[in-house]
Amino acid sequence: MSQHSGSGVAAAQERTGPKTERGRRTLRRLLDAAGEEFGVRGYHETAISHITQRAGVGLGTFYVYFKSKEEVFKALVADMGARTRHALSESVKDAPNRLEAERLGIQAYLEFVRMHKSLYRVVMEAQFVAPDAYRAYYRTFSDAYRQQLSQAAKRGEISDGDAEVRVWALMGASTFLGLKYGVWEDGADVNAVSEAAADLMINGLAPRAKNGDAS
Amino acid sequence: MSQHSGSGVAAAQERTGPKTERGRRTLRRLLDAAGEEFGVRGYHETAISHITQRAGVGLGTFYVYFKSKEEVFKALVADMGARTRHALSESVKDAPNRLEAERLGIQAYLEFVRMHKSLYRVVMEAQFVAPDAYRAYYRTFSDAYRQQLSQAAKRGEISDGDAEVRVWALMGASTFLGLKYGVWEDGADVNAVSEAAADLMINGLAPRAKNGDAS
DNA sequence: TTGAAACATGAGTCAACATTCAGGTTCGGG
DNA sequence: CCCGAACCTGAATGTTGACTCATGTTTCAA
Repeated sequence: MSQHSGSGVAAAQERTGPKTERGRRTLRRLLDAAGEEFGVRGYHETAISHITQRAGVGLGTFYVYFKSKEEVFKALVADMGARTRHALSESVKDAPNRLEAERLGIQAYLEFVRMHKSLYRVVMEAQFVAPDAYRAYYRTFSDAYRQQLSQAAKRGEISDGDAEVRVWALMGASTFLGLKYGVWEDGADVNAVSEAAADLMINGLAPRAKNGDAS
Repeated sequence: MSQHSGSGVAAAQERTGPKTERGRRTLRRLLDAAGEEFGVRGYHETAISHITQRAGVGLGTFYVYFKSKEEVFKALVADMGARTRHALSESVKDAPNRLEAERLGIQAYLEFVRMHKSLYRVVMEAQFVAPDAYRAYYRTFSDAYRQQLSQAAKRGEISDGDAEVRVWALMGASTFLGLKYGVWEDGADVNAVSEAAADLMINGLAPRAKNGDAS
């Protein structure tokens, strides 16, 4: 893969990134500004001039760093993907088993979304603005996830089942919960939501075997 | 709800729909053409002239039936919502219990998506083009769904749990599966996918109790 | 100190629509 | 046959905004 200077963003400029410190600072400002603007106004409502104004640079400067409007957008999607994967693998890294990992993962995901609302929107809009970037985002994600599930099944930590289908169902569930409770209702109790969600993912809807048992 | 003439689409024209047969035919042509165009090129890439050309009418005619580009789009989203709800309630109407209803529902949903790829895309893009219509779509949907789950829980057909969270998780799962296997991989075996998905939703990831278990 | 590479700038170009409008055409009841 | 309502039309208007470019300014190594 490409080197990711600073925070993992692939720069533009044909081949090489900025050479000087000033250049790197300007690139970062543009990227941050673009993320903000795209995040709140959406791709089509965002003008390059909005981005450069927010970044505090001249309009022409944008094209010193990016070939086109679409290019920044793609860079942002890729960046978000890397960050999300990083946050999740961190949160899950010392889970004792897969079921616990699921529980931790969904919770970390909701928190992450809430902390990055605008970039989250960018990813979702990519489906229409940059379909390739969107599919790449989920492909990368699902490849790793599927791997995890398959191995867990082999270890007997989860039941057998089509890992691919499960991965997409689980990603979909998380995505919608992120939208509803992370973006739309950002006052909701993330803990309670992720508990309920994890319970569904782990135990399903089926009634528990009746027993005198309980916690 | 509002009267839905013909196929459930809310017409434009300030207050009343077309008065003559010719008018109704033209409206329907425009609606169909718009659905097609928006579905394959997306909202922003679709020009009104594309729609009118596909419909075989003059450019100005569009504005006889719709106040704006956004208005057709919203009409389409609403129409798709009504159709989806109808298809699902049909498919589920004589399920013996909720778990079976879930199984049938997910399958019917995948089939429906595959039969209406373009309108499906319209709904998803509504998130950015007409957020209100999008939220309305899912609110209507989730209200009914939540109701179903709550009652089923009361009847003991499913376990207890936060119905709202479950509904959003389940809608998310279905949506993503629809995207992956209904739109992207339209050659996939819908039956196998929906079986695997239903199994996950019903039984979760947890390993099944060993046979001859205690209970 | 100096020259050239790197970086910055914003007025101007240009194509792409959404929407309007003034003037037809068709239809149906009287 | 006649008239008004309903319907149809596409050229013209006006706006918007991505992208270019000719001309600076800054940086830094030699």
